[in-house]
Amino acid sequence: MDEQLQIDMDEFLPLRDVVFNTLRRAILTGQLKPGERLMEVHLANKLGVSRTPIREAIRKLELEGLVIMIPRRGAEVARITEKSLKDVLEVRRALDALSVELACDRITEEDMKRLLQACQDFEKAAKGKDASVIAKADVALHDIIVEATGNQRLAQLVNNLSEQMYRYRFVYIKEESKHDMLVAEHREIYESIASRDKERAARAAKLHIDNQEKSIIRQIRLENESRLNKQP
Amino acid sequence: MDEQLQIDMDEFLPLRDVVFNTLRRAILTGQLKPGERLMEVHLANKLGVSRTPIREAIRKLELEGLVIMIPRRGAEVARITEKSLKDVLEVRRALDALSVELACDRITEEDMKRLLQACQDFEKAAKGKDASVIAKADVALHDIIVEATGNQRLAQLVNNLSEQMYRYRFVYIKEESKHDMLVAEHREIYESIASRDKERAARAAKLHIDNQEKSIIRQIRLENESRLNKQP
DNA sequence: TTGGTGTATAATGTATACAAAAAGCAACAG
DNA sequence: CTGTTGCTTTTTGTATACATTATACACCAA
Repeated sequence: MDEQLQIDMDEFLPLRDVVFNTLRRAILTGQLKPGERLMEVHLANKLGVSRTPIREAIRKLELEGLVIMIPRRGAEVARITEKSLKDVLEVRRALDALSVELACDRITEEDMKRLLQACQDFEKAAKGKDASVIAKADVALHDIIVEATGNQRLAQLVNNLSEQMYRYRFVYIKEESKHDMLVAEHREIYESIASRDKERAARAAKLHIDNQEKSIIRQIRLENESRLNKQP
Repeated sequence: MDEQLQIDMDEFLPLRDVVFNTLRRAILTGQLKPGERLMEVHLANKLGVSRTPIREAIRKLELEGLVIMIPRRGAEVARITEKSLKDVLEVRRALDALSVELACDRITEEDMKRLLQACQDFEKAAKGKDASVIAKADVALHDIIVEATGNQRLAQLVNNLSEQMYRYRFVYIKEESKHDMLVAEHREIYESIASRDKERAARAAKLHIDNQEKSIIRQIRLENESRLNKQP
């Protein structure tokens, strides 16, 4: 944890929630690395609060699976294995398919227009080089779809699962050779929702995940290899 | 909260986890009713611990969606609406289908035997009248399937979603006229996994959920009506 | 009677104090 | 030189104290 954890005082929330969001973002962006210990007094000093809000935030991170508790030793950032990521993606594949299927049934004309706009925004972003702009456009597009399902629980779960892979988002976004493919995949999803073709939409959503999975798994293997080479 | 919350000291866990399990069970069994406030000092006295473990347990229940937090007012047991239950079931439908599909691919011969046994146990239980025995047999059967997927994340999510409906489990189990149908549905699921027929298994799992949904929604409407009649 | 205001009370939000256990380290014995 | 024992330090687990805010109830005025 070299960089400073910066607390976001903008929001007017109980400290535990501020701490929760802060730690969560730090973990998801890789600022707090897998295996790193979360020591309460240390974090408390760093964030300028007492141990109580820190502990309550850790309890929530624990249930989310972002940290694991070792009894009488404290919390550490959950290690991501290839298996755990495959598990997450397997579930996401099903839920993303469900999302587009439901969207076919329930999306409003208004949201359909927003989806088209988001698609075009993504194409524009993909032509540029700024990965974070592309990532934002990607999130915006997918958000419209899950919200169009009208199922809040589904939206919450999909968002949560997506965030588990936040650290690897840039992996497939940075492969510029794949940009055309991403654009095409999004367009296919849009087209199939527009034509209310559930089966085609589900196929497209699954393919989209499968391709991301390939990029991410490749990246993880690379990281593991270099890690193994460093400490044999 | 008329009955006594009884703490389970069997397990050797941090108090927060003991409290978490205790409160969780109380909510899921309906001992703590929707809308009921969870007051920290009260619970602390009741369970003979301080407020700290109570608060940490509530943070986890909050993330699970079993309680909702009202700022500066505290926690209350989440109210279940027809919409929220439909949302949960919609997701479960997809995840249960995924579970049986994965089970088709991955279940071992050993687990297949256990599944057959669980099926037979359920049939035996269904002949009796003890709802809690039937419920246990039902859970055991489904547990074997989700564990056979080898996907821990999926297992965790399915369990969590199932528990959201724990309070209504007895609704469809108590309808004795439906017992034969439940047995037949389980058998169909077993058969399709045995023949590794993913499509058929998915259909069977979805039908199983759909039928439960009907019973539960009917029950909720009944409860709502009687509630509305009482306080007009 | 009704509406509003003020105070008292009770609950949460946060901080801190204390206890117990684990980890690291040093010293000593073999 | 190595292994073990015991002490010290650090960290978690739990309890409690203090601050702040919301709620309820009573009282007063219109």
